[in-house]
Amino acid sequence: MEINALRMKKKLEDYDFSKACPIRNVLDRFGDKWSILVILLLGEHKGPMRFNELAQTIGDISQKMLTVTLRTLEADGMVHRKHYPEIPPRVEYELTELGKGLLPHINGLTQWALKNYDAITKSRKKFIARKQFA
Amino acid sequence: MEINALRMKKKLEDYDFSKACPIRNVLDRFGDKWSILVILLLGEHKGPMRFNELAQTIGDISQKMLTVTLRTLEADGMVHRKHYPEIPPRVEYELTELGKGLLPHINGLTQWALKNYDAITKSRKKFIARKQFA
DNA sequence: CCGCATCCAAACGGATACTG
DNA sequence: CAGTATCCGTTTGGATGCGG
Repeated sequence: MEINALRMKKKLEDYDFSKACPIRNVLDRFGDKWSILVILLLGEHKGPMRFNELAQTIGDISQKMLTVTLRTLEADGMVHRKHYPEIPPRVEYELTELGKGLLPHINGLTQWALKNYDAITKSRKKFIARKQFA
Repeated sequence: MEINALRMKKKLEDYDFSKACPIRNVLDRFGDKWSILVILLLGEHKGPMRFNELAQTIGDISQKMLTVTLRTLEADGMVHRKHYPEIPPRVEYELTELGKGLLPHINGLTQWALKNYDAITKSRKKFIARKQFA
């Protein structure tokens, strides 16, 4: 476990922050399965949310992936993590100003997604149908 | 190869179009490494672009991934593929109306990414620095 | 309650060779 | 030129068990 922590650390240190193009570098963060959804939920919710509250709202996310996602968002400065050293422990998450600034853009995307969902679904089905002949 | 085609076909047919939430279903498409970039390039470019034109503009995409990305975007109805059966062959791609509608939202995201790139980079470095003590 | 460590399967994506 | 087929390493993410 000591070894693994060191490996993780090394991996982060090796990361070349200067090399990648800014757009790709930032947008790649939304490539993962959950980041956008978490930001969206934290954005809708009044006040901070607890770990399990997030987990239950999302429903089908594993504990591991929620932890990973929140850590990454925290590292990027999008989410603030407040840890209360009580027993049992309590941890609350909320968007930072940076995170809130992203919200309208994500909402724009999701609105578009909702509006065009049918068109996309139909297009996918048609595409498959055409492939049946090939 | 016959087998592989059948497997591919089966995979698509098995896909449950009704189950997933519309937002997740659509946004998952942007999870891959290249889709957003391709849409962005097709959006900026005047008129259609050829396969190799796209490949060279992106630079570090493999032939395989460009093909896969374009096929997926075509299936979703975001990109139109025009094939000229000449020798040598020529294939042109351009955004459909659906794809064009997405453009402003993606641009919003990338503008935000550019504007906040420094802040995010700094946050990441700070986060790593804090972890050194742990 | 929250989260880390480990193991493992599946998906992603690159390199290469081949085709019309 | 614009692909397709195949092999293979890397990454992702789920399941489980443990720990403060």
